Amino acid sequence: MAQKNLLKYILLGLITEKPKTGYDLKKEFDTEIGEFWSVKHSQIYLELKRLEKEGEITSDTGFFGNKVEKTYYAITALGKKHLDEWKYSYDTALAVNKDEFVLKLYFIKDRHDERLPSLLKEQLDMRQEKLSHLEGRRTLLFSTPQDIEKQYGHYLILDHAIRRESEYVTWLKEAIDSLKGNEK
Amino acid sequence: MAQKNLLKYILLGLITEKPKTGYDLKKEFDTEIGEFWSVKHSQIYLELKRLEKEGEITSDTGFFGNKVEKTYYAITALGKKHLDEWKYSYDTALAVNKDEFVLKLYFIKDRHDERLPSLLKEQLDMRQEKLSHLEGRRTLLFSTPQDIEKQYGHYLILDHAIRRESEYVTWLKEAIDSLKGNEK
DNA sequence: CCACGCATGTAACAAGTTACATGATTGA
DNA sequence: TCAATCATGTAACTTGTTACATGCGTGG
Repeated sequence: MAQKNLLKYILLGLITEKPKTGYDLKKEFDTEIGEFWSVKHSQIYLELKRLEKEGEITSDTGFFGNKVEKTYYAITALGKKHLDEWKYSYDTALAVNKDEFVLKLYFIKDRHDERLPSLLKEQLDMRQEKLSHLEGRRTLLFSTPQDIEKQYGHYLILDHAIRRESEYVTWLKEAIDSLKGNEK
Repeated sequence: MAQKNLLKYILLGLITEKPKTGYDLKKEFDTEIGEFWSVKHSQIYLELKRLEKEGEITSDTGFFGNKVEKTYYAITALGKKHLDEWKYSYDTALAVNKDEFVLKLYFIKDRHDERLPSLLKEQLDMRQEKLSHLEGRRTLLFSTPQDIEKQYGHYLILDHAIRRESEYVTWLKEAIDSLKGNEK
């Protein structure tokens, strides 16, 4: 996805709350946001330098009570403006949901392929594990209506991730069932 | 997604059935396969040249009864071997489902944001349209059990795409409903 | 003292997009 | 005749991955 540079807006969005280091930002991709975007730390540090050069963020390097030098990045007025423009922009087209597993299935034309059940089963295990993990997070983070109220966007995307994985699990289970007794 | 080069396997998979031109391959991304991978024609032609150089495919250029010169690509034994290895390989990790719309929501912290309903509504319209289109294709392509039997992998991924979009639609509808009467 | 996590970066490369470019055919 | 579709490609660029690199702090 060249050109659109969503990482820019994600980083701006994440430091809006409070200034953060590259490492802080990297860690954010380990939880909810990681369900909908991924990036390597090398790319984050590169992008932060660029954003600073372009005046979207400012940096503050020093030893903040610690022994280790850190660089905190904060959003500027320009950065806020661009973030807002993105947040409220309308998409005209739906992006593609790339999925390697589904593509593999597409090329297994034969319903009676003996390796098909184990491929489905392995994917099911991974998806179920992920689903459990996400449900655990919802319980942890959103146990009261006030929690939901305070972080509504966050709640919505976690809820969406859970539904998405539930759908995946249901689909796989039905596919596995539909093969039972059909093993040629 | 550098390095993994899924396009290679998709192209190999698509020409396994019969030899195809770059243009034929490009068109395949307009239907089901486009739900799970996208690519520009420039990339396809580049990849085809590379695959030929690496002995995965062979090419045949000429005027096949037409006035226009075309190049047909066919898979080699080596290509078949690599395609098979990929088809039956197990994934160890789940790839990230990148989704710009969901990320936007994440950064709209305020449930009472007046621009939130229209953003949700616009997305809902697009997703509903897509869902209708996919359901139309299922009706068209898989009206009988024999159709499903003949192209089982194809059926599975179309079914999955439909369920995925249904989930998206349900999620958006519920989110919109949950905002009703809450407009601060 | 050693492994692991914290913290930051560079370099080489691969993958994918955008724009440019050309020319033929087909149907309205 | 004019637009759309067929058909193929190159060049410049951006995004993202992989690998390499360094050094400190903390807990077992």
